[in-house]
Amino acid sequence: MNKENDADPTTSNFIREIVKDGIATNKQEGHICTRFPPEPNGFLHIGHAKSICLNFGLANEFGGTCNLRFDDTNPSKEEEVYVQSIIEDIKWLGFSWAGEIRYTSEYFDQLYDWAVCLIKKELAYVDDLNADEIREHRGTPTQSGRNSPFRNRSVEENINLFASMKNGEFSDGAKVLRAKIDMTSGNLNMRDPVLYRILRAHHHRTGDQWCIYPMYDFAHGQSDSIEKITHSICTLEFEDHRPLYDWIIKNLGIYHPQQIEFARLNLGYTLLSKRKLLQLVKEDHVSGWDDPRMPTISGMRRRGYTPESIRDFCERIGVAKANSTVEMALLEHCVREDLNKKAKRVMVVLRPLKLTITNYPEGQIEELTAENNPEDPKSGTRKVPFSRELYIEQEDFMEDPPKKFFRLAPGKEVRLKHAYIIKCEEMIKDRNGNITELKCTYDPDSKTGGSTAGRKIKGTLHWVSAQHAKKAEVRIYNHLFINENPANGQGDLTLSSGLNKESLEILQDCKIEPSLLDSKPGSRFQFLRMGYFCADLKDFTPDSPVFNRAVTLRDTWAKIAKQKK
RNA sequence: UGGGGCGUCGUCAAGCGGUUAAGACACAGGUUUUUGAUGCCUGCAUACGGAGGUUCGAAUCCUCCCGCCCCAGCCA
Repeated sequence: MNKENDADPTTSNFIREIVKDGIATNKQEGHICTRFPPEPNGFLHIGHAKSICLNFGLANEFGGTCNLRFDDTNPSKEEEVYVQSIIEDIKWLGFSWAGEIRYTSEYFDQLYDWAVCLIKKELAYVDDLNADEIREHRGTPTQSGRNSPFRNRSVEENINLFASMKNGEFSDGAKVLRAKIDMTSGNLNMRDPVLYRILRAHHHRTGDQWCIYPMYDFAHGQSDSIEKITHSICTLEFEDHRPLYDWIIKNLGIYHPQQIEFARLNLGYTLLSKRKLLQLVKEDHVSGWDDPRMPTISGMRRRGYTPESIRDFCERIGVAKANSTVEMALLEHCVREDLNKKAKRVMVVLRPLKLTITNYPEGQIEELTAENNPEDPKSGTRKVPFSRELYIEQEDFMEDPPKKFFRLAPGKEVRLKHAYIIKCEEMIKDRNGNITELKCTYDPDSKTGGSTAGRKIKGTLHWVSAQHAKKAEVRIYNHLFINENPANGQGDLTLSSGLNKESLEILQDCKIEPSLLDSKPGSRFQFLRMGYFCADLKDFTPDSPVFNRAVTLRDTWAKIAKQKK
């Protein structure tokens, strides 16, 4: 259709259109207010990031506001630590909310009054049926339900009973408050849904003040209404709840926000369900919610992903109503694209192989100039020590190389990055036939600026001077699950069996440039030719440096080599 | 068999009765390169789940069919 401003990198989505239309028709006096309403029962993951970017992004885009509200109506699952982690993650992603943080629990008094209001309108009643009986009375999708025998209690009796529930006169589960709607509705949510339950659990904010708690359906819409939310954006599974959301708001006669549903994110090779992520943590399949293999915001942060790359990803995946699974490759692309522009290049040998340049003077040390980032001229250069004995990557040498192997092999030449062209003259093996050392010669004129510097050599290797190298631990991360769609396979029982046993490889004897000891935890680098890495936020110290691999570089050679096999 | 949704390239996803059916990722080829990285160039849906219909004209409207997802918590 009409080509929009070419400068606009964002593609249209249906929610943005709804918001635009609303503003164009002055529906909410031109103002937009969204909210991000997590339940504090776990850490945020990349799926939440999609929702965060949507809600905060829309508000920013249209000059509106976005609230942060903790949906804390079920004290049995919620904890303060989760509240803190969620706050940290949203901030880290780069968003800020309007005013104070909201809590649904702050509205408990108002919610109680509204429940009484429904009772007075004969639209709610106290039911003595227990959970099993209520389920039985509910019917099935194809069979309508039956009215509870307690459905026609008087207003006065209901008010008294509800007050008694609140006052702790009944045991947990003994009674509930239900909406009086329609037990024959095709929508199960409209068959007299439970509004309040009795629950004696310590609430992380209200303590033991309450022993009855509102259900999600009796709290969310009103909370939106109180906060004058214009667009209440949630995921598809709440579509069935919208008639109830609207029913409650309408019968209370209060401000009516618009609920809009979109498809939640699915990501290849991982799971995005708080329940299952909690299981991974509890069963020690990972080190915690912030394990770098976890699809959590905190895991990705620790892995070395940037907030910019996550926001970019969320913009690129779009927003729609079709269930879909986004390829991990897209997320990795976003990370690489961002880090390519920002990450300082350094040389680190992950799996060292000793290399001696036999014609290089013993004891001589050169400080070679290395660019910090070819993508960013302003990043400058640094000095890298070069000497007679070096380490190179084991995989950069082959005794019997295949065609098009542009690396080191007997008699072959290669360029050492920022340094000289060398030729492999001899290899030394131990008793078992393992290669332990390479003896090479170098071309003294081939250094940058030298007379033979322009010689075309196919391969360029990274290296570290042996006497200057420091030791580091590097953690190599791979997909947490073997299958691209782990959710496809059954339930909890197979959760652990679907785990990728090679999702973590720890390399203890990596050789790093000395300058890397000054790294700040969380700082990110490109280890030349190896990938993007991040100084671990928890475990990195100058005495025992630890780096995490965020993502590999694209590796055309690995593809070719794989095809040859 | 009830209610609510969804089906456009390998994966996401624009498209809103007239477009050569965007774009991105992935993939393939070429090129630059002291990172087999990056960059740059090229290719990649005669076709929109299927069948009918309306129309001068349909991915867009209508009908029927097929497939997939969600709902029977005193979870959110």
